[in-house]
Amino acid sequence: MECLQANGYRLTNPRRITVEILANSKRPLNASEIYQLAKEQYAKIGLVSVYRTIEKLEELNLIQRVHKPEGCHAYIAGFTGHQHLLICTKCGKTEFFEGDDLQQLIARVSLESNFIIQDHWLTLFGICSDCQQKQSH
Amino acid sequence: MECLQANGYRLTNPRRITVEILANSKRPLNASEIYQLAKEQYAKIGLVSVYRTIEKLEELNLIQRVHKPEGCHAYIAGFTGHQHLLICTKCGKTEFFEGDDLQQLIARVSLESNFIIQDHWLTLFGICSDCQQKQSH
DNA sequence: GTGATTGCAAAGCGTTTGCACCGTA
DNA sequence: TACGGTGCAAACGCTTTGCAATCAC
Repeated sequence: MECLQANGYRLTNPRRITVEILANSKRPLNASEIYQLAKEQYAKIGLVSVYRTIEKLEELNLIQRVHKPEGCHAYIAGFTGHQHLLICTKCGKTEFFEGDDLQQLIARVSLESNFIIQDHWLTLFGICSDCQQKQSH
Repeated sequence: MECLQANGYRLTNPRRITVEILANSKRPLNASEIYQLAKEQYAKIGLVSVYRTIEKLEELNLIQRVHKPEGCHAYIAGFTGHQHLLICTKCGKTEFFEGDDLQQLIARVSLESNFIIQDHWLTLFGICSDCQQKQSH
C-alpha cells in the first residue's frame, strides 16, 4: 500500500500513519477518528494532513467513502471496483462482497424505465457474527 | 401530502411551500435549493424553516435522503419502504423501482459472511431517456 | 388567546485555504 | 538544495440553536 504512495507522492510520517490506520481498520473511519488514533503514534500530526491524505488516497482509489443512514463521512480501505458493501449496524465492521447476481434485475429495470444503467451501489446492513454472539449473552 | 402534515403539525406557508417544491421535483433537492425556489413564491421564508420542515418530513418518512458520489444532502419525496433508487447522472432525475430479485443474493452473502442481513440499499445510476435523446443531437 | 412556528442573528461544526517552516528525495 | 508536505490559524459553508415576534388553531 505504501508502494502505491510512491506514485509520485513523498512518504512522510503523517501519510504513513494515516494509511496504516485505514488499512488496519475493519470499520469505516472519518477524518477526526483517524486523527485521534494517529495522535497516539505521532503526537504532532495535524488534522489537516489527515484530510489531505484522505483526498489523495481517494483519488488513487485506495479508499472509498462509505454511505450510511447516520452519515457518509467515513472511509474504508480497499477497492473492488464495485460498491458492494456489507456493514454491521452494531459495530460498524464492513466487508466487501462480490457477485453479478444483479444483472437480471438491472436488465429488467433498464427495460421498464428506459434508462441506460451504467453503475450501481449495493449496501447490505446487518449484524456480524461477533455481535450476534454478544447479543445472546 | 398536506393531510399528513395534519399529523399534529400546523399548516403554515413555509411548510406548505417546502412540501410542494419537494413533491413536484423529479430530482433530489438540498435545503439551499429548496430555499431558493421557495423564495420565488414566498419572499420572506427563512432557510431555517426549510431545514426544520425537512427534518419533520424525514421523521414522517415522507421524504428520504439521496446518497450520490457527489454528496448526500439532497432529499426526494416519496417513500416506498425500500431504498431502491434509479438516478440519472446527467439531470439528476430520480425514480423508485420495485423488485425482490435480491433475495437470492442476500441469502448467499448471508451464508458466506455469517451476517444476519436486515436491510439493503440499492441505487442504480444511468442516463434517463430524455438525456439520451439530448445526447444524440 | 396561547402555544406552536417563524425569521433573524449568532453559535457550532466539519472542512478547506493561506502561509511560513520543515523534511524528503 | 529544492520543492513537496506540514501544522497552525483563519476562513468558509452548511446546519443548528436562542430568542423575541408572529400566526395558526
